[in-house]
Amino acid sequence: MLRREQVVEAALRLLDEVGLDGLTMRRLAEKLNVKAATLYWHVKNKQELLEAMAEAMLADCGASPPEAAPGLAQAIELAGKLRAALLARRDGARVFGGTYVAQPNTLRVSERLLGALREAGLPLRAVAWGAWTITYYVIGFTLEEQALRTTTGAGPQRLRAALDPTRFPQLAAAFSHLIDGDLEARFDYGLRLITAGLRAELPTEAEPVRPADPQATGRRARRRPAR
Amino acid sequence: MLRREQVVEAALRLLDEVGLDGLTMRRLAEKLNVKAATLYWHVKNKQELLEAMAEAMLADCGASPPEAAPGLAQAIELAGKLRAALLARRDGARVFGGTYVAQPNTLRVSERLLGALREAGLPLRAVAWGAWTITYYVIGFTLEEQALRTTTGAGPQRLRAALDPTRFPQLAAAFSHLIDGDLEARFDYGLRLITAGLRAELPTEAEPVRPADPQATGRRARRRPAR
DNA sequence: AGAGAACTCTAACAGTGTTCGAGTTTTGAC
DNA sequence: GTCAAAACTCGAACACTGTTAGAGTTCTCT
Repeated sequence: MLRREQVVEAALRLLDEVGLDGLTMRRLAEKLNVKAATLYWHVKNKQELLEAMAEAMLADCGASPPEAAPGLAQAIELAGKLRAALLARRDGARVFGGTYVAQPNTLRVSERLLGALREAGLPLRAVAWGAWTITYYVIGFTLEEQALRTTTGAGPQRLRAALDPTRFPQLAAAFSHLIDGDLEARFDYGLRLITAGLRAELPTEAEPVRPADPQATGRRARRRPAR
Repeated sequence: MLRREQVVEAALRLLDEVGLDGLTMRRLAEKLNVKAATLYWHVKNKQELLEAMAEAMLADCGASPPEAAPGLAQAIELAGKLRAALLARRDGARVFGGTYVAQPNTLRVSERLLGALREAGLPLRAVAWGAWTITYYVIGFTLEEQALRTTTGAGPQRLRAALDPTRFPQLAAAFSHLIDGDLEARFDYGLRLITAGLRAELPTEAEPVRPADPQATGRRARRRPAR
């Protein structure tokens, strides 16, 4: 007897083995000692399976609240966790980017990110739009990172080959920095650009906007504090 | 007689009609009054075709240099042009994001972006990494934007449906801002967060780094105004 | 024991990207 | 103008893909 949960787990394991392009219903069925048609009892179709996989990938991501930290450090930590979760599985970013998920794990990550930005004291629009910006950046970055990772060297090599310094002087000049290794550092750099931009959105002390209430995450009444 | 160029053009037109998932070699062949096998004379395989399409989409994007503009305005303009080029074709972002292109049009866009950042006076590492950040953001944003566009309302509706305010208070509170309309404005907002962060990377007057070479596109010295 | 739900299977459908080898057309040198 | 080589097109097939209908089995509960 098979449970939907097992199907999703097996699909994630298979994903690691064969990648998104190799992930077929028949192969997945084989892994479960079952025929392909059986899967359609547990899952509406492949798209739904992919969404379930995307959702499952974020299980640990927003599980525990970020450590208490001042300002935007929490948001940075969350973005790092999201990237890590996508990187943890082969083609994880492609799976995630190809689906639109509105399920608990995914929502909780957004919830936590919004909470972090709000706690940092940002006005509500900056919270919402800033969260979008961070999310898009993480997805775009991780997408490219995994594309590079699977075809090792293909990116830089093809780039270098195509690089005529007279036609593309800027590319040639920046080349060493463009490819210089540590993806971790590059990710962080971009993230910090965004958060630096967000810091400028903080209300000044002169004209204070009511800050997010400090306790817990959400809660109430941010009208002026009793006075 | 068929030319490779015509194949790519027809593929782009077909993409607009049927979307990326509907783009099949047989359908494309039909449009060209030809059988599918013929296409493989002009194109190695479908992946190569997609790369050629991605490259063609950027034809007008970096064609003319950005208007002379102070500081980071050029970079912002370029990012907008890139987004526009991807939005111009159905599923454009998915096509572009799914390929790794190192061909003239694509390289020229990067070249122009790097040039803009350098002209703004940024040190070389900030030029390179900043360009990556902007690129990833544009791709991630446009990807999501087109996903929303094709399944109208599906995103916000599903989100709203899943929104239990007691479990996801931050999402509920920010909801109206999260979905509020103008994607143009949201795009710009994120872009400006990044460029604001980049401005902080400008060398201070105290310890100046040699500015980008002035000739060519360059123009100069945005350090204090002559004084 | 028996009814109904839960689950699995076989077989097939319509469609996919891609290749092979044989045909046709065009081109350029003599 | 001839004729070989190159450029191009095609029919037929291969090995897959996601998905469904319907029949068959196994389990659960009264």
